[in-house]
Order: sequence, then structure tokens, then C-alpha cells
Amino acid sequence: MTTKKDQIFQAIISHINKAGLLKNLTIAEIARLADVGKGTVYEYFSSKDEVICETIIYILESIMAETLFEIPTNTQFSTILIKHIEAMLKVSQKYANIDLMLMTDGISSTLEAAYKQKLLQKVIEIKKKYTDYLKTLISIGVKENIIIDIPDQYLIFIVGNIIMTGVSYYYHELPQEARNEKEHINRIYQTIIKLLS
Amino acid sequence: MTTKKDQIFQAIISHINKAGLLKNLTIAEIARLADVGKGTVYEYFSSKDEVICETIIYILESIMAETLFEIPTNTQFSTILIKHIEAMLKVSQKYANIDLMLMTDGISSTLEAAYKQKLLQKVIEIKKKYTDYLKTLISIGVKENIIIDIPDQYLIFIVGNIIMTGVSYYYHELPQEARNEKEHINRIYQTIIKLLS
Amino acid sequence: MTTKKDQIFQAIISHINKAGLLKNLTIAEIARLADVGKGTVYEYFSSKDEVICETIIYILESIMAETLFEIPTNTQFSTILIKHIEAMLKVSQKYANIDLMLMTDGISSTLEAAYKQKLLQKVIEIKKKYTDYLKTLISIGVKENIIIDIPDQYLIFIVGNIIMTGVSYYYHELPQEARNEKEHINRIYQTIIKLLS
Amino acid sequence: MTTKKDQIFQAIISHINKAGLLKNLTIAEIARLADVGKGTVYEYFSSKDEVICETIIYILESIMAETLFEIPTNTQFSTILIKHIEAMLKVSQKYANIDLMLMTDGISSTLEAAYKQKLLQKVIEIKKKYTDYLKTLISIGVKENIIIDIPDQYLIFIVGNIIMTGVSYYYHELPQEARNEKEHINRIYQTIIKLLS
DNA sequence: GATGAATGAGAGTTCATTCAT
DNA sequence: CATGAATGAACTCTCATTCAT
Repeated sequence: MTTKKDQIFQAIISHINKAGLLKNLTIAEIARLADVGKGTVYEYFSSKDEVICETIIYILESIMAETLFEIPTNTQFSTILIKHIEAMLKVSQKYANIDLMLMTDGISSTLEAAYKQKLLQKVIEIKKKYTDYLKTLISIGVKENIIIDIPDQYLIFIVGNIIMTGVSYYYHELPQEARNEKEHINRIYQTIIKLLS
Repeated sequence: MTTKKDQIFQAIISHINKAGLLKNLTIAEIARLADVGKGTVYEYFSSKDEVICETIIYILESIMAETLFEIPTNTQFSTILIKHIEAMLKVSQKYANIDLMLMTDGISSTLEAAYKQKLLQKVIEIKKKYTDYLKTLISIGVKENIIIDIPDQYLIFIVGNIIMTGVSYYYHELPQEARNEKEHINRIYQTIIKLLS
Repeated sequence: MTTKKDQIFQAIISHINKAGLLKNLTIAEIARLADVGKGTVYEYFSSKDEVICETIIYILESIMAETLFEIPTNTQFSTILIKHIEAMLKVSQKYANIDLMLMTDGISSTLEAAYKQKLLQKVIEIKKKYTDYLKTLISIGVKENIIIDIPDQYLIFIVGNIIMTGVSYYYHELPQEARNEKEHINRIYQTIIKLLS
Repeated sequence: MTTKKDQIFQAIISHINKAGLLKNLTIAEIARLADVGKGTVYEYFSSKDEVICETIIYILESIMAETLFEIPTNTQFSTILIKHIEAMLKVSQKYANIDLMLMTDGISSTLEAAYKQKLLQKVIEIKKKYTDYLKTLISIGVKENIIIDIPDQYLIFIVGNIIMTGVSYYYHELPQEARNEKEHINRIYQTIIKLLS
């Protein structure tokens, strides 16, 4: 991975964090933020749609990398789940404005059909990875008798969503002064336990 | 409400349902779909951003109107909640592609700051309305001893999200042949009960 | 001459006086100022260019009517010339912004060739009328031995221009507090005498 | 000064010389005449109003540069004044249609208020420069006893206007076959002398 | 006659993309 | 490799004009 390519990714992420997504996200602006020439962008990507598409994939994989930890043997269920939720909170702050958008067509709706399809595939792949991760994680809870049974696909989907919703609630609904990270993480954890027990 | 204005709203909704959102959603295309002249759009809206913004508000209010039923006295909790979930399923199909987008910045991220702000206000207003509705609804469940206690804001937020997530799961994750509306509605209902009991 | 037609002329004059000429001089704006419907304008004129063209002719003829006095027999040269200059000052204030523009292509340059031609003809006609008027007037001065000889076309042209320039100087170069109408009229009168004696 | 910018200036001047001013003076037409792409115009100017505004300033400064000569010591008054009038005749032919328009709001009346203001400032600046030039020039005539006294601001204004009017008369009133440059320049010169002696 | 809702040609402007340097 | 001046397709928006009422 070239440095220039990373500069471009970071430029786009920075623009989104500041400005919300698409408005004024031009190649000229991306190049300016990335501190490269406009033409240089086309050395690394074949079109604007590709830049956007690959950036989103980059973000998605970063999020996965930063939140899906290796699960060591002999780890407590609560420890690892709470660690994951904690990581989701962190990552959500880092990619403010992006987190929710990723769950939807928000970005991809501006892309040409081919790239939209490509992105969709990636999202499916990542969802699968995430669902598998949660399943593995929950199975530890089952072993520890905290959770009665391995839930089916629907319930795992709901669990994943509760984590994201919970994180979103923390940043978008709770007023700054009411925020207590540790407490809120625990709250999300308890919600999941309640649902799965 | 003018007929032409409605034609324009319907044209945009139709475009989104078919094509995903923003790509190729031009004033020319909107006018074509609405079967009016390009200039006519500007008789009813002052800019493209305003058209988009007002359409979203129109959709949001339609969804509210179609899913938030009058709660008659002496109604059973399960009856009214299930009726609501059912309506959410229907409305989600009607505004396919739009439902998820509404939860996020997906659309508003393409709007000028002023309209983004206006939309945000509307979303807050509607969220509040929905939360209040759920609270009223749940309080019936409390009276019927199906639910132990009136949940706090966080839990109501989660409940609302479970309904939406559940609906989304039905259309986007379940394969066509596995769908059974009645069963799935019940599933969502049970998930909520589990969480609140 | 219909009242509505006059309303339209006055609306345009009013707009020019306020806003400078052409910017934002739309049919919609003209109709609004004239307090008639947009369609009504087309009952009296066949196109916007015609409205503009006829308005300018209306103004030109108004100016002529208000500044070219009947010359009674036994009038003193100085009296009648000074009266004329005085009238030019008044008319120039009334049609602020318009006076200078009329001498040039300022307005006609925005008109379709046919109307430009029509206007040019009118301007030539009026210039001729004005030159003739000045000649008649000056011939009285010759009789009174104030002026040596009837000047040729060039000199009459210069005299006409000195009057207009003098008037323009009064409103555009002299600061408000330095203006003295009587004195300035006399100044212009003396300039002419100097040139012709 | 870029070549492209000059091409654009020349394109506009060429259009005005041929067609009279504003009608059909579109960005597309300017680009075509300048032999550049439409987008290129916006590399050098931020809006159409700016193109027009800067072109006028360019013309005004060109006119000044081509008509206001260095006044060498020991030059005869008549020589230098006649040389100036001669240059005015030439420049007037070069910028046909433009000369008169510059004296008025003809162009600026189509500009947005901000540019109109900017242009006005420039015109004031140039008028001052021209008046100063004429004063310096006339003061030589005073030394040579051709002119009695340094005239005041009003008279200098009139002198300047006689030059422009005289030039205008030559091209717009005199039929082609009656034109004799040398003779007409002398005529203008004599008119000035008459006024100032 | 009088109106103004409806229209679409055409204007100004943006911006992804190319390519000579 | 890196660049940014140059480009024109495609967009939003304006406004003279029409016509059913």
C-alpha cells in the first residue's frame, strides 16, 4: 500500500468527519486535503467512484480490524464482549458521521451500479464475518452458562444491531454531560444478556 | 396541497424505489417522472435541495401517519403492538431503499448546511413523537402486567430500533422463500417482550 | 394610450431609476411594478424587446416634450436658452440613470437587431429635431447680435453636448453642497456664448 | 498576464466591435471566439460578471495607455494636444461601439451591484487621471500664452468631453466621404482654444 | 380583456477526467 | 511518477412566452 494512497483515504475520511459526506467531496478537494495533485489521484484509482468505493472498503476493514479481537482461550465471555463494545465506541468516534452511513445505502446510492454492486458484496462479506465473530463470542457465553443457547441468525443480527444502536445512542442521544463510558458499555452488555438468557 | 407538488414527491419516491437514491436524480429526471416541465418544479420549490428536503419530510410524515395508530381504550397491548409492527413492515416495503436511509445521514449528507439542519430538526421531532408513542403503547403492556415497568429512554430507543432492524432483516436478510409475515411479526413482538419483561 | 400601457412604462422607468438598468428587469418584475398580470404585458406588446424599445421611445419623446419649448416671438435669446437648460436639468433628475444611457448603445445593445435598428432611427430623428431646435434658438441669438453667425452642424452638435455634459457634471461631479442651480445654468449658458461668439 | 486571459479579453472586444454589446454575449460565445473551452474561462475568472468587469477595466486602461503620452519638456502645446486628439480618434476606431458605452452605465447596468461598484471606482480613478493629464497639458498652453489661464474643474471636464464628442461626431455623424482626419482634428483643437482663450 | 400556472430553451457554472510537461 | 491547466458534458436554475380559465 503506497503512502499516497493512504493520504487519499485519510483525506476523504477527514472530509467526511468534518463536512458530512458527499457535499463538496470533489476530486479537487480530495487532492488538496491529501496534499497531492489532482492527476495523482488517477494514478492510483481509475475513477472517482473507485476512490469512494475503495475508501469505504478501507474504512469497513479498518473497523473490523479494530473491533474484532483475537479471542484467546480461557477468556471470560464478559471480558471479551465488553472489550468489543468498548472498541466499537472508540471506532465510532473516530469515524464520526461514517458509522451509521455504512449500514445503509447512504454512500453507495451515489455510485455507479457496478461499484454499488461491488460494495454490496463487501458489506455482505463483512456482515458475515461479524455475525460469525459474534457467534463465536456468544458460544463462549454458552459454555460459561451465561447464555442458554446459541441463538439463530435473526437473534445474532439483532444483537449486532443493539451494539451499534447502543453506541449511536451514546454519541447522538445522550447529552455530553450525561455520558459515562464504562456505565454505558455495561448497559449495552446487560441488554444483550437479557435478550439471550 | 397541490396535485403537482404531490406528483413531484411521488416522482422522487418512485425514482428512489427503483434506482437507489441520488445517482441520476436530476431535476430533469424528476420533472420527467412527475410528468411536468422542468420549470414547474421551481414553481413549487426554490431549489433542488429544497425539493429533496421536503420530499424526505413528506416521507417521514407519511410513515408516521401510516404506522402510529390511534390507541383505542380497552385495546390489548399485543394487538396494538403487532398492528404497529405490521404497519412498519408494509411501509418499509412501500418506501423500499428509503427506510434505512432515513435513519442516517445518507440523504442529508448531500444537502446544503441549512437544509441539513432543517431536516435534522424534523428527524428529532419525529424521533420524539415515535418515542412518546412507544412509551404510551408500552404503558398499556405494563397495565396488563405483560411488561414489568415503564422502560427508560435508552430502552425505548432500543425497542424502536429492534422494530426497524427486525423489519430490515425481513426484507434484506431473509430469502424470499423463507419469509412468513405473521411469524416474523410475532418474532419481533417476542423479542421486545423478552427485553422488557 | 391605455392606462395599463402607461403603468408599464412607468414601472420600467421606476425600475431603472432605482436599480440601474438591465439587471433584474424581467417581465415578471415589470408586471409586478405595473400592478398588472404577466400575461397583460403581452396584450399591449408583442415581446419584451418591444416593451423596452417602446419605453425608450416614450422616454425620449417625454424628454423632448419637456425641454423643447415653443419659442414665442419677441423672446430674448438668453431667456429661452436658459429656460431650456433649466428644463434639461429637471428632466435629467427625473430620469436619473437614463439620461446618459440614452445617448449610447447602453440599452439598445441588449435588443434584437430589428429593434436596435428601430431605436436607432428614432434616435436619429430626435437628434435632428433637437439640432433643428438649437439652430432656431441660436438664430434668435444671431438676430440679437449675441452670436456672430449661425454655426454649422458640428458646432451645434458640440453645443448640444455641452448642455448635456454640463447637466451631467452638475449631478455626477459636483458634490451636493456645492450645487447652485441658477449659477450652474448660467455657467453652461456662458460656455455656449463663449464658443459661439 | 496569461495568454489565455488576453485571448478572452480580445474575444469580448471583438464581439462588441462586431455585434454591439450584450446581446448574445454568452460564456459559450466568448469561449468560442477566444478559442478556449467554456470551463477555461472559469479558470481565469470566477463569474461572467467578473469577466465583463475586468474586460472593461482592461479596455479603459488600454485607452489611457494609448492616448496619454509622456509630455516631453520643450514640446509645443499644439503638437501634444493634437497628438492626443489623434490618438483618441485611433483608439475610438479600435474600440468602436465601446467608446460611448464607457461613458455611461451601458455596460455596468447589467452587472451585479458589487461589480458595478468596482467598475465605478475604476471609472472615477481614470477620470481623475485624465483630468490631471488635461490640466498638465493645458498648463503648457498657458506658458505659451495660447491659453489665458488654467481652467477650473468644470471647464476641464467640458474640454475632455469636447474631445470625446468631437471624435464621436467624426465616426457617427460625418458621412464616410466627408471625413478628413487632419482637418477634423484641427477643428476639435480650435474648438478647445476658442473655449479657453 | 386579464391572468398566472406551466413550460422548455438556453444561460451560467461545476467538476471528473485527460494529457502535455 | 507527479502535476495542474484545459476541457466539455452535464447539471441547476432563469425567464420570456403561451394559453386555458
